[in-house]
Formats: sequence, C-alpha cells, structure tokens
Amino acid sequence: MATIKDVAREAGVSISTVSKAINGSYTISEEQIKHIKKIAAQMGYKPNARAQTFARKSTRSAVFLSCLDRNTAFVNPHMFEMISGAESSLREKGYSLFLQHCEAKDICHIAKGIIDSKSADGLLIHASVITRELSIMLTRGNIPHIVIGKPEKPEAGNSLCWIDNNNCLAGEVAARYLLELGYKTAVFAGGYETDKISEDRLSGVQNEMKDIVVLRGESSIGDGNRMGLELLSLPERPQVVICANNHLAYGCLQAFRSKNVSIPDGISLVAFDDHPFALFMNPPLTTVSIDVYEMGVQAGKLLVSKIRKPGMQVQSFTTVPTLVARGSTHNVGT
Amino acid sequence: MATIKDVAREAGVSISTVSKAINGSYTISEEQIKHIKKIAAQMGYKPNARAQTFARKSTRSAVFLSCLDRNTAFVNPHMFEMISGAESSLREKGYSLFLQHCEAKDICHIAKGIIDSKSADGLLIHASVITRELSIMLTRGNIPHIVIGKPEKPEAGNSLCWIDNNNCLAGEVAARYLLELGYKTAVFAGGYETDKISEDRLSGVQNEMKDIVVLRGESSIGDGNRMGLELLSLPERPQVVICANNHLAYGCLQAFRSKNVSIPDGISLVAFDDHPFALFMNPPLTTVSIDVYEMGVQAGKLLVSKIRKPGMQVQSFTTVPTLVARGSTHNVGT
DNA sequence: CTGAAAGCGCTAACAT
DNA sequence: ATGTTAGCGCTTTCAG
Repeated sequence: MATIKDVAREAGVSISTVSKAINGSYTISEEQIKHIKKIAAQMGYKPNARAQTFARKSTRSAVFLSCLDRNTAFVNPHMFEMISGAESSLREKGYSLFLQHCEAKDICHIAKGIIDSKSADGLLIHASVITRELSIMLTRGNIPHIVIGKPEKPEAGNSLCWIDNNNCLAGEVAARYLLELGYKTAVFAGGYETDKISEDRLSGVQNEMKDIVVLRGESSIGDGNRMGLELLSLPERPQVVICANNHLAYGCLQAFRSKNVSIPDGISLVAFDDHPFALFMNPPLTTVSIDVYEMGVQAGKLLVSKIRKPGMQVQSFTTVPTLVARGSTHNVGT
Repeated sequence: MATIKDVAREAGVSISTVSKAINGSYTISEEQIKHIKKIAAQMGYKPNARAQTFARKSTRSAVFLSCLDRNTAFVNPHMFEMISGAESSLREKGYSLFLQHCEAKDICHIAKGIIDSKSADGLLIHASVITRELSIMLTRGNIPHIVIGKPEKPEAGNSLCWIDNNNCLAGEVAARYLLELGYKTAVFAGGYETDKISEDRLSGVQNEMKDIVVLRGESSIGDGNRMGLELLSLPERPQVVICANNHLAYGCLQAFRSKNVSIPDGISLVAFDDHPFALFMNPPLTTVSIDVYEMGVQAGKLLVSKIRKPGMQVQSFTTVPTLVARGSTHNVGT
C-alpha cells in the first residue's frame, strides 16, 4: 500500500505538500493540487486513517452510549431511529459513530474511559442511562456530549446538554387539533405518574382541555385494552381518546373492535409516536408525530459543534412535533 | 494527561517496561507489574487509544454496513437486534463497532475506502446491500468480513462468508410441531415467490406437510388480513395457519377477530420471528423463534476469528431456530 | 528481566 | 508556494 512518502516521491514534491494538497490547503497552487491528486489516484493512495487520527489528535468519531440488551430494538425502535439519524449527520460532517452498550451502573466508568483514552471526540448518551455522577463528571470535565431525551431526574441532569422532543407541546398540538374539529369530550389514556413522557403529553393536553378524564396504567397493550373497555362503559361515552403511546393505542383499538365500536364514528382516537404501524392500522391513526430520526440528526450536528467549539453555550434543544391527520379522527361539526 | 513517559519516570523504569507491564507481557516480573500498575493508577494514566491504534497497526474495530434510512428501525428492528448482538460479542473480544449507512450502489466504494484507509479491521455487512462487485472485491482482497443474512442472489454471494438463520429448518420445525399435536389440515400464508425468507420457510413446511394450501401476497398486515378472510371462507376450514412473518400473522389475527373466530379453537396460528409483540398478542403466539440477537453475536465472534486468522476457512454458518409454544396452538388429539 | 531505539504515517509549525 | 523538521504516544524488536 502506497504511503504519503511514495506519492511525494512520485510527484516530485515533499510529503507536506502532498498532505496539504490532499487536505485542501490554500497555500498550494491549483495546478500542483491537481497533479498530486492525479498521481495519488493512480497509485491508489488512501491516507492511513490510523496515522491521521494519531497526528491530528482527534478520532473524528463519537460514541453512542445506551443499553443494547437483547430485545431493545423490538421494544424501543425509536432509539435506533435516533441512532440512524445521528449517524447520518455525523457522517455528513466527517465523523463516524461507534455504538457501545452500557448500563446506568457503569456508564460513568465507561464514559471516563472513552474520554481519558481519547478513543472518541464526543459522546451521545441516551437519557435512560444518565446518572447524577455522570452528569457531574461530564460537566466538570467539559466533555463534548449530548443527551438524547431529557434526563428524567432534574437533580441529575440540570447541567447536561440535551436534546428532546417537546412532549408537552405535542399534547397541546393534539388537543388543539381536536378542539378545532369540534370535539368536546375526551379521555386521556396514559401511563402512571412516573412515566415522564406520558405526563408531559398529558400536561400539554390539559393546557387546552381543562377537565379531561384521565385513565392510567402500564404502557402495555393489555392495559390499553382495559382502559379502552373502561372508557366505553363510562356513563357518557367520550368522543375521542388520546393515547399517550402506541401500546396503549393498540390496546384501545383492540377493545373497540371487540365491542364493535367503529372508528372514528363510534369513538375517535389520537396517538403519539408515529410508528409506521400507525399507518397500517385500520383506519390509519391520526398521530402527533415526533420525528425521532430528526432528533438524532440534530443531536449529531449539535455534538459536532460542541466538539469543534468547546466553549459553546448550547445547553438544550427541543424538537417540535407535528400533527398527521389520518382516518382515526374526523370533523364532528360544532 | 499523563503519558507512558510520565509513568515510566515516576516508576523509575523505561517506557517499554511500562508498556509491557500494562499489556501483560510474561517477561516482566510480577512485582514490577504490580508496582507499575499502581503508579499508573495513581497518576490516572490511560493509554492513548489513538497512539495504540497507530503503533499496533490495528484499530480493533469493525464496521457494520447497512442501509440506515429513516424508518429502518421501525420496519426492520431485527437488523438492530443483530447489531446489538454483534456489538456485544465484539466488545467482549476487545473490538468496538462502528455503524455506517450505505446503499447497495455505493457499498463497494465505501468498503474499499474503509479497508484501504485502514479505519477498521473488518466488515459486518447486512445482506440487503450485497452486490456482485462487492463480493468479488472482498474475496479477492481477502478482507475479513461476515455477511449477515444469506446473500440473496447466489451468483453474487457464493464466495462470501455469511451467517444466517436456517429458514428452511424453521419451516420444518413448525410443521413437525403441528403434526405432533395432531393437526392435519394447514394453510401457509406467505409472501410472493420473490420473498426468499418466506419461500425457505415454506419449503421447510412442505418437506413435512405435503399438500399444504399456499396463499401469497405482500408481507403486510393488509394482505395478511385478506388471506385470513380468504382461508376462513375455504370450503373446508383448515385447522391451522402458518404465517410466514409477523405482518401476515397480525393481519390474519385481525381477520379472525373480525369474524369472531376464536384462537386456537376456531383456528390455530403459528408465526415466525419472535418479535415481542407475539407475546403481547391475545392469545400469545406460538412461534418458531429465530434469535437474531444471537445471530449478531455469532457474526461478531466469527469476524474476530477471521481478523485474527486471515487464512481461516469458515465460509458460512447457520443458526438454528427454536419453537416457542404459546397459546395460539393446542393439542388437537389424534 | 529490562532498556534503547527504531519506527508507525501523517500533520502542522516554521523556515525558506 | 513549497520544503524541512519535529513531533504525536505507543509497540516492538533487539541487545544487554
């Protein structure tokens, strides 16, 4: 394999000239650049990435840290959408992305190892593995990082840089849309109070719809089913159910089907999380779509900015949800 | 940050002794190793990964190449399960995993770039992006690689190293299980003839059940639904439907529910792909589980072997499916 | 068992 | 505009 030396000899210039020509320095003449590049191409020269990384003192890479246990991709495909989005924007900026499993209990050690050994320039960390310890370390060490998903415990994450969807706004968007269509009575099928995402969506909904009925349970199809049956048996059947997530939505859908309640006429439904399944449902679901791929894209971009400008002050960034109207809702007049 | 030099000075030895001590050479005395490690720990010394990578002429890393377009994680969570599995076994062997998007049209260029620039030691390639060109290049260049999922076109992949689940065997396993339970009449709800996975599963089923009725369509919930209705209206209702994948299974389930046909009494159902949804279904589905995480684990291990022993002859490797009996089938007597 | 020294291939500051 | 040169921090012969 040809090295920069070989190219230099062949082109009759010094190795630094070759380096500059290939890395696009302004101080080399157009002609020379063309000449050198041609020779390099002829010789099949590709700079040795290991040597570049070493000489530049930068790996041009980031690590995505999160739990990658068995079944994660099935249970939480959203996370991998974010990863895909992050990979895309990082690649565009010349960075590559490592994937590394870790759990909250050892994240601090792992993150420190990566930084101390300089095996990556920045960290993308899934909110689920954030700890207070890590938060302190990252902040103290002024380590380029972005947390994806808002850290759940404010005491742990108040100094971290994070990016998240605005779930409260998503709730508002859903509620406003329903009000516009003329809906008056709604039920919110959500998770328990500890489910931060569900709670945020609920609070958004409540900002617009004051006295909405709230049902709670686990975020599972089973509990969704139970809630669906429960709300059908309410003395006055609500016009629409707002489901905090897809599992609950599927469960409700099952319940309605089992009771032969048609959608959207018998009851309407709005969900969050635009999992493609929402599209396949019959009828396709109206959802407030949170673009998790785009969240990943933004996270990647932000991280690169932080790597390049360590003093940068961006602390948080929120992406905006959009409503996708489909068949599970309709105009109910005024 | 302390370097090896600092540690050497502090420990009163040479840098090569420090290097050997830390990398566990036999030629350094126990005592010396302990002493040096202690000092290194005190100083918070971590070897610079960039320098190690450079000096060792190896990155100790692999790249997973596949299409990471928007929605991939939703449509194909299986791939990310494989990735997670691969990450796990690679990490265990001291390798880290890059994730890189690519499409079939440019994979050859990308793979060549990675190898020529030496930015990774091996390649994990998803079958969906394999091309004939790539196949030739990988083979010629004797480049450490594993294809996950059997390359679809034999002319493209006959010289590649691949790992895949034995889908034909999975079909046999399903059929044998049903025969054991006493089922006599079955329908196979599958994809079109071009769907390699579906076809393999079907051929396995046919090895055991000679004249099974075969329904075909797109692998979608919609077509599954259609097939479900179709098979209910068959002159003689089959005892069980074998669904080639989850989309079709969900569709069938919908159809049965809409016609108030109970499962497994009215009709039984067996699916493949052990997506956790199969567990949440009501009743939970009997499936032939293909452990995609484990496939990833094996792929990672194999790749490391190939990296370490370039001459190694493993060309293909097949993982074995297992049957998970749940509520959607039952004993039908003899 | 330990140390000296020669790289690894490239970048970047500095000199010309 | 181009070349000279000093690293980058570690691994790894090879000599002692």
